[in-house]
Amino acid sequence: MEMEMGMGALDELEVLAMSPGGSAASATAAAGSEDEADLRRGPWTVEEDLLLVNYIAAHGEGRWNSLARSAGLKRTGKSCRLRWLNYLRPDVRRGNITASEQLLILELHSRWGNRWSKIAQHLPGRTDNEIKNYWRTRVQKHARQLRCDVNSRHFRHVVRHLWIPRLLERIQADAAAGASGGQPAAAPPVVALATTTASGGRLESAADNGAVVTTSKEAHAGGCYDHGDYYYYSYSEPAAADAMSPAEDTSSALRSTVTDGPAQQQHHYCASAATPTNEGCGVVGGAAAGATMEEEDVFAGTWSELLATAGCEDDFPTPIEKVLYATLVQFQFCTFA
DNA sequence: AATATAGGCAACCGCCACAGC
DNA sequence: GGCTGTGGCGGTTGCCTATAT
Repeated sequence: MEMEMGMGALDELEVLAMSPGGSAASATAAAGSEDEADLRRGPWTVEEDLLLVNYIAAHGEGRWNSLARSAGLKRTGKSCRLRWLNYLRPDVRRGNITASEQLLILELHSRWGNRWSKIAQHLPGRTDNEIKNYWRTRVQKHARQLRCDVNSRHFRHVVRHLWIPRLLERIQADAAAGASGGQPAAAPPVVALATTTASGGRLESAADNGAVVTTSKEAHAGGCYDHGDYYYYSYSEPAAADAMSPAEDTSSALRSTVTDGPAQQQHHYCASAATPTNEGCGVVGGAAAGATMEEEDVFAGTWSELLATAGCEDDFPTPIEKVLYATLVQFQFCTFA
């Protein structure tokens, strides 16, 4: 809000007056009743924001229709409520969704589905609209890139074995940066992730804001990258310019590799993008584990439940998954009622 | 430099539940 | 019990901007 307020009310009003949306709205409204003709739609102006904020500061919120009239706003009560809740409320957090928040969203969505408002209750300052937009623009984008549904086993597999580990790396990095005098990690609070072999995790693409997908040449080749202490995750993805043929696409396997640093213990999964029903073909924990992904039900329950019950093999849960579980437990402790 | 395309996000819409009359 | 107003929620739309061609 503060930023919006500072960007020049007159300029914005001028822009609005010139905007097609504004003129279209007024033209449309002119055909309706007199009341409807008075109602404004489209983007809010700084003046309107000020009217709403000042009125709520003086009289409180609620009874939105009468509030809109009393405040002198030519808006519906619904519109006022939405503007207040999603934008003007003082405790609304703006800016990028942090890795911690992404992790929490993934977990809570696996638990509750599209219950955005319920999920938002556990992300202080975040609105249901913001979380919904995040899910639709980021999460579903990756699902589309993988050519699968967000609710499919395939995608859940990717989330568990690619996305969540990367988020954990990022959380670690943020925590480390905070501990070393950098900016402290933003709320919600994050447990210090000290017990992991993934210390100093490095992302393959630093510019990739928490995204699962990497499209580097290395990633395109797929497979395992062993760079000392670092973890690398990737899956092969046809670059947009490649214009792969269907035959080539068939060989476009989804791969992820986790290399446990010095121990050189590999957890290598692959799932064919072209065969959605063949959910996994990897070996878990090397030959000794002997448990294939088909045997493991990773597709029911929440992520935390899955990880909590995955400890039947010697190396399950993997160190990084243990950290995930600890993080989720910590989140629940901090933010769950 | 101009145009096309994709992504992000604010806002709107339709539906539902609930309370008060 | 029916009607109306209100609030809440999830889905969708459309605009603006960034990026690609």
